[in-house]
Order: sequence, then structure tokens, then C-alpha cells
Amino acid sequence: MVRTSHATESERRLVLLKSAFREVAEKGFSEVTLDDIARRAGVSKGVTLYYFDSKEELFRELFSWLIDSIHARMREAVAAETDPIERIRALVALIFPSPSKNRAFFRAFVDFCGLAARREAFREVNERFYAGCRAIDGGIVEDGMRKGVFAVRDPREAGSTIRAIFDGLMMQWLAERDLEASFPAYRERCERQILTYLLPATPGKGERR
Amino acid sequence: MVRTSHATESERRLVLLKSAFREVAEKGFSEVTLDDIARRAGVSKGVTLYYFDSKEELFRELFSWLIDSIHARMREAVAAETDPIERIRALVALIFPSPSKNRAFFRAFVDFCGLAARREAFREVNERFYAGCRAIDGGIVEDGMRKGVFAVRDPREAGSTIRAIFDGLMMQWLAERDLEASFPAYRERCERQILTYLLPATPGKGERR
DNA sequence: GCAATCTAACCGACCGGTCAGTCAGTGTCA
DNA sequence: TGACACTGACTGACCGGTCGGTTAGATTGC
Repeated sequence: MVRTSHATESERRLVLLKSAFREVAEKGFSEVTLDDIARRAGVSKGVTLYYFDSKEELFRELFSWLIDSIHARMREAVAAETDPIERIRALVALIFPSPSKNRAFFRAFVDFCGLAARREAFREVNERFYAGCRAIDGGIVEDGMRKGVFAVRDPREAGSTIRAIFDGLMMQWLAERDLEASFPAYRERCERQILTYLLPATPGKGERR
Repeated sequence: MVRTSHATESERRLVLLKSAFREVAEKGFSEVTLDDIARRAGVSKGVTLYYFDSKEELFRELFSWLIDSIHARMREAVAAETDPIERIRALVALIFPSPSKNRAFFRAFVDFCGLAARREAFREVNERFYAGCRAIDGGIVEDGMRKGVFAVRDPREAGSTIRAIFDGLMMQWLAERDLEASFPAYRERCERQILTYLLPATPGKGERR
């Protein structure tokens, strides 16, 4: 291992978290070893446990960090638009950026949900994730309703439905044979499905086909 | 280990699969050991690998079996009703039977999705799962459209949206602090969210609140 | 009717490998 | 020089899969 000068604590932690993210996206929590993470980060295994108390703590911080950053980017994307429909479009574009990024993120996310379903520490982080999403999604819908663009009853429930469509479509996409090829179709469907749900009935809706 | 009389192959396999299901629901694929499964089934570890080539094969068969049985029960529930709205209600009742059953099933399902996102053999089973769901969900919507009850554009896309709402709400539910207490609300929300989406705009829809 | 023989279901000790976490020691910098 | 960053060999626990041995129950021969 090539010895370099000492890094600051926050630098090292970030490098290790990024490395852990790549690894978990590829292999999944229980198939990732501390050696894998350290090797990808260009340090020795000991460093990993010097900065994090345990593998579990490292991953809890990883998911926590991931969630904060996705929340921040969602808020940013939403704030950049004023038109409710464009806000939804921006959100879809953010959540479906590219096949490779989505594969990495969704794999890690599904893994995280599995952990969250069984270990209290992870469940708490997951609860925070959905609480943040509720605020953001619900906010878009509420604003859209105020502007008379969206036609739904309850903005909070509509927010939950939107989030469910995001997550549910992701799971359907992950089951596809060719992720790369089917990606654009899923991204479009996601946008269309959400807007169909939010927008008032247009001429033609209510009729066959 | 208490020696009992020999069982038939299909009996033993079923006992082992059921045992594996309980274990995976509690612990997750990579935390379950062959010993755990054998112990719960009341046999020795050797038996498990006598009937299944490997741990992976056992779980592939488990998920395959689980999926066939959920498909069968979905078709059954749908066939028992003729009214499209009642069919949706029956599906929701089937998918949200009780907190404990849901917890077990969803935990196993999330685990399975994690596996499916990384291992081809599991991905294929997952693809079969969603293909079956598409047929069932799409069929309900198509029938509802024919009967003039549902007002959506594309029955296949609507089927995908319904499935996404099921899966997406399940993930939101799994993040709740108190699964037991929040269960009825989720079940109701699920039914309401799907019917709101499928039914034509009613008086009041399109207006605030 | 029953002993001898056979078959395969079943057992569980064991092996080879893996991995989280430890720690004694080394390098770096102020 | 002391404090801190870092290394990587090591430990002990664990686990998937193997395999030699055991036994229930079926089959055969008389």
C-alpha cells in the first residue's frame, strides 16, 4: 500500500463512504467486506474501523449521508422550477438520471430497505427518508393544487401515491432483463403515470382507450 | 435429534421451504444458515443439502413457490368477484391480510428483490412475478374499462401503476415505527389511492380539498 | 412368517474458507 | 518527542458444503 500524507478526518470518512456505496451497489451489504471498501478507497482495512466503530455503523452513516444528499437534490430541483408540472418533471429527471446511476442507487436502496425492515437503527434512517419525501412530494402537490393545476383530494395522500409510483416502478424496472434498454421507457412512464394521476381529467379521459 | 419415520420427497421439500420462508422473513437471506432452516424443520443440516443442491437453489425454489402461490391466490380472489371495484378491494385485502403476515411476506420480498437485482437466477423469477402481476392487474383494469367503471387511458399502464402503489406503499409501511398500529391505515390508504386513480373524476374532484 | 439383504433417507462431525474486529508496531507531522 | 494516523498480520467465530456412517423400511428368499 502506497503511503500518502495524512488526510483530514472528514475527507477520509467521505472517501470511505463513497467507496462503500460503490461496493454495496455492486454486491449488497452482506457480500461487501471491510477489505473491499478499504481497497477501493486506497487505504488499509484498519483505517475503516479507525473511523467507524463497526461495519454496521459505517453503513448506517452511508445511508444517512445518501438520504441527506438525495433530499437536498430533490429540494434543489423543485426550487428551481415554479410550474407544478415542471417540478414533477424535474423530480422524475432527478430520480431517473441514467441507467448506471439508477442501477447503483436502486440496488443500494433495496438493500437498505431489507436492512431497515429488520434492524431498528436502519429503520429509523428509512423513516427519516420517507418523512423528508412526504414533505417534498406533499409540498409540490399542495402548491399545484393552490395554483389550480393538480386535481386531487388530499395533497398528503397524493404525495404518498407519487412516492409509491417512484419506488414501485423502480422495483419493476430492476426485474427487467435489459436495464439499459428499458430505462427510457420507465422514465417516460413514470412521468406520465404521475401526471395522469395528478392532472384533472382531460377530454378523452373516461372513454375507452 | 429425534428420529422419525422417513417422509416423502415432496413433503420434506415443502417443510424445508416453509421453514426457510420463516427464517428468511426474520433474518434475511444472508443471515439465515442452513442449520437454522434444518433446525426449524426438525431435520439435520445434511437433509437440507440432500434435497437442494445449494443454499441458493433452495431459496430460488422458495421464491418461485411463493410467487406461484401468490399468483394463484390473486387470480382466485379476482375470479370470485365480478364488480371491478370489488375486485380491487379483494386484491387489496389479499395483499394486506394482517400485520404479521405482511411483515413476514414483505421482508422476504424485499430480500428477494435485493437478490434479484444482483443475481440472474433470482432476477428471472422476479421477472416472472411481475409478468404475472401485469396480466392480473391489467386484466382487472381492462374489464373495468369495458364495463365503463374505470376511467384510465391505457389498461396496461394503469396495471403497472396499481402494482407500483402496492409495492411502494409496502415500502413506506415497512419504515413505520409501529407496524401493527399503522397497518389498518395503510390498507385503507392503499384501497383509496388505487380507486381514486382508477375511478372517473367525481363531483368535488378538481376542486381544492 | 421371518431373517437376510438392500436402499436411500438421514445424521452430524468435519473441512476449507471467509471475514469482522483487534492490536502491536510503524510512519508522519507539529 | 508525543500524539495521532495508519498498517496488515492475526484471531476466533461462523458457515456452506462434504462425506462416512447409521437406520428405517422395503424387498427378497426360503
